[in-house]
Amino acid sequence: MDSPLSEELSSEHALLGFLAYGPRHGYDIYQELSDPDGLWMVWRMKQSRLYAMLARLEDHGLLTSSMEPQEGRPPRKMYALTAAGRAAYRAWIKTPVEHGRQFRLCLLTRLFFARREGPQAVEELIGGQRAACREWLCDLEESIDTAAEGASFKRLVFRYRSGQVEAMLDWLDSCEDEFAPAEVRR
Amino acid sequence: MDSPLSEELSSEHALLGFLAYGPRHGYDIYQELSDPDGLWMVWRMKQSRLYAMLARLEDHGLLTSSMEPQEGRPPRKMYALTAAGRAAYRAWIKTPVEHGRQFRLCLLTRLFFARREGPQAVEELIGGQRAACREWLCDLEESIDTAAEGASFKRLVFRYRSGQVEAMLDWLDSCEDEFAPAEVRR
DNA sequence: AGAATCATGTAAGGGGTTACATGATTCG
DNA sequence: CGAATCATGTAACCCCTTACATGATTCT
Repeated sequence: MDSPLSEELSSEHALLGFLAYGPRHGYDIYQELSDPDGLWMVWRMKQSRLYAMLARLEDHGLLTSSMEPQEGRPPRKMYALTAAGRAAYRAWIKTPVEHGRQFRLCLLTRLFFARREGPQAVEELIGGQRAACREWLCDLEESIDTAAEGASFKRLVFRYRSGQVEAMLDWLDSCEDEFAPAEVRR
Repeated sequence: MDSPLSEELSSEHALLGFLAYGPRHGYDIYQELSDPDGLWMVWRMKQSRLYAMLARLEDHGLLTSSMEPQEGRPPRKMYALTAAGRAAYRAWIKTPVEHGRQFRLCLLTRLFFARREGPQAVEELIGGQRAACREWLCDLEESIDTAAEGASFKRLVFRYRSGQVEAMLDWLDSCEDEFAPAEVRR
């Protein structure tokens, strides 16, 4: 009941995005989730896992559920965002990820939903993330400079990371261009 | 007893590298592992986890152990590679990782130990990994081309991945240069 | 008639993290 | 005298994966 939602990945919060435009039931969400051109590209799970996550989100007060009986079909458990759930979603969608290793899963998921919220949400997310990435890059370059001569493995690792972060920044730029192609930028 | 070692990460195999030059005990290995300029850069764990992994490797027949009593100190449990362990290590150190997400942890760990084995091992590892990365990149570029016009999220994801893989390739090149600076390359 | 779809889950188990246990010795 | 070092683990817990359970309906 009181187990905290994972701060690190906050992958649960992504599910809130599926409920942002109205109540849905688990099976329905799973249909959309498993679209091979959609979120499935970066986030795969079993159906049972989805049901477990929804139950967990309800435990944490971010969702409410109600059973909706049907004729000749199993009843549907409809989930809807609570006020807390909506607030959590809005905070989640604009928060940049804190570590490079979260980028692939977390940031791409955020972007998936931000695109639905409109260009402004995308802009905000990408802008925030770019700032975070620039900071990582500065820290990394400083680390490379201050690393002892002897610590060659350390330098190797830092160079690897900074290369990855640079690629992230390039990608963020290209994403933004795709969303605001008319506007002339910097 | 018969739980398989994780094929995916094979992080256990990395521990074999610590035993490649003679028997060691867990505490001793942990000292080296927790050097902040060494493997600790990419692979952190609690001491208890290390002991558990060593025990697992022994269960799988890759290590043998013997107790070595000391005066005034707790006895040491010395681990040594078995023939199977040595073979597994030799295979592990030259095998490229299969997915980009394994690169950060698995490949950097392999490189850490390959450097100790000498320039030839490094060359072999990097060469193999570069071939794998090039293949990923080809597949990704083909995926981008064949993706439907409408699947813009899909394209976004593929472009992200190809950017990351390109950065990996650049990094592999720079690593190789560092190891064979004299030789003129292609 | 058999397979797929609709719609929910439970149960078992693996792997990892965190916290705790032990108990002597040496260092400050 | 208290803290850190030496040297090993065990126990509890959490998250995730995999497999299985159910049972009507519609499609082939």
